[in-house]
Amino acid sequence: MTRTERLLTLLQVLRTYRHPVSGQRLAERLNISLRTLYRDIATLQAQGAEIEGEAGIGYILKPSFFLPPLMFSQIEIDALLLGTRWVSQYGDEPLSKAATDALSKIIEVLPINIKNGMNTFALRVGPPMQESLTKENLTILREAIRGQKKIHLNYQSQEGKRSQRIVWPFTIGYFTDGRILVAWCEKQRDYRHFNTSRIISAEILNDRYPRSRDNLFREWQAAQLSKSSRKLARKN
Amino acid sequence: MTRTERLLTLLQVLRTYRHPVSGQRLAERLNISLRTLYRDIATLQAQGAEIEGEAGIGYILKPSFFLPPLMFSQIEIDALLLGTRWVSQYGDEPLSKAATDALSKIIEVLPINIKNGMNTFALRVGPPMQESLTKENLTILREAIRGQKKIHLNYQSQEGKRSQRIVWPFTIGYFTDGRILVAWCEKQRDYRHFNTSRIISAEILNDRYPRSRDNLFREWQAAQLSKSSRKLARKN
DNA sequence: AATACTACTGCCATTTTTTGGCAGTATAGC
DNA sequence: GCTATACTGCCAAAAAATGGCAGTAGTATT
Repeated sequence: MTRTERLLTLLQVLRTYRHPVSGQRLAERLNISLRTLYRDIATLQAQGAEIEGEAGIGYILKPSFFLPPLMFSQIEIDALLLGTRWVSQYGDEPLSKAATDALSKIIEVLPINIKNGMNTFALRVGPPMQESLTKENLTILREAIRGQKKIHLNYQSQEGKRSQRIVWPFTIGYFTDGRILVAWCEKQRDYRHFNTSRIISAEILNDRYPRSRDNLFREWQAAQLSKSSRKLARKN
Repeated sequence: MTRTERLLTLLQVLRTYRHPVSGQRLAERLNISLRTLYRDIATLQAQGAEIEGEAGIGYILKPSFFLPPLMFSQIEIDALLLGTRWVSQYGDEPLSKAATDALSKIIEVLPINIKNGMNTFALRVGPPMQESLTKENLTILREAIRGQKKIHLNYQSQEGKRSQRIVWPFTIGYFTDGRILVAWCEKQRDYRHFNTSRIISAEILNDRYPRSRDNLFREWQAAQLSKSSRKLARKN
């Protein structure tokens, strides 16, 4: 294994630990000496990896991702850039900022002749959409989804009726003119879509919901599909 | 310079050549022996770089991009993925395919715990938009833009009037419900927007247009800005 | 057909980089 | 104070990378 390859492996290994892990253990898993491991860690940190090491504790990696070298064709780069620009225009604030950051990271390393191929753009039409919540709220939803936590939702329906419920959020849908939170509703015992602009408040509960997010997502998707096929059947 | 660094440099150098370049020259530019250069080329090819070497000719790199290792935070990855999904839904066919390809390249290398954070999606609302042209046509436009070539445009206006003109294309705008080609029109001596669904045919001419694409882009952008500020002024 | 130029490979001695071990310092938690 | 751990400097040993050379083969030019 080349040193370069091993460095990427080290990150992968680090990522599998949720709690601090000692350099000794890491060195054993990689079949290298402790001395070499310390050197490797230093190299990764120099390259921008957010590895935290504390004497007496061990190492822990901040949740971030080290994208290994990848080949993209010109048009694939175009697609990545256009997509990221779209998110920076239409995403909620924290996501939009993240898109801008990612974009500048990529553009920074683009050679000039590829940069010249950047011939697409996504423009916002009309005013930015309004969130009823403070700008942090979609972040709350994202956090809940990531941690598979239940949330207590205070919601106002399209007809203006207010309701309180506990739901299991698992995905957010982005559209040009709005965003929806998709979740399993404990009250209705079914999947429900919530327009994020009508969410009055959301509070993360300590309870993890009992099913996996992926699982819910797939079941919901399947249900959507069968719904639209029933619609088609009625039409014919 | 580490070997790893040098490999990236080699790609950068290769990219600066439009015509085949001999290994000898490359070796000189990198201050390495010819023997080592051959080894480096082999390594890059093994990693997926599309470098073509022919005896008696030299090396030429297919227009593609080698993204060096980059750190992204969780939310930045979310933004990249959501954007790419959006393009795969709303882009024209070749671009959409490129987005899908780029997406799978990225997902392939994502570690499981980051993959789990993929909690966003972009859904198409309504049927895919229609291109009047064959699916290759946006590719033609992209090619022309990339090469800064004039094109002969056969266009039908919103009111149904047909026209023929020579334009200097420099960017394509993507919207949820349509795409526009932005170009300088030789006939009108001004910038014009063309809805791609009403382009009847487009033909790349051999003439390069005399100004740089970036230049046109910036001038057009500035004009757009002053236009919208005039609009605002009239409103007030 | 001859020539020049080039890609590409195998071999091997030399050079450079990487590695592992050891000794030592510093800090956190108990 | 004790233990576990991060982290550094030094150096010899091991491994990887390098450069030179000789040779094969393909392409373009004359």
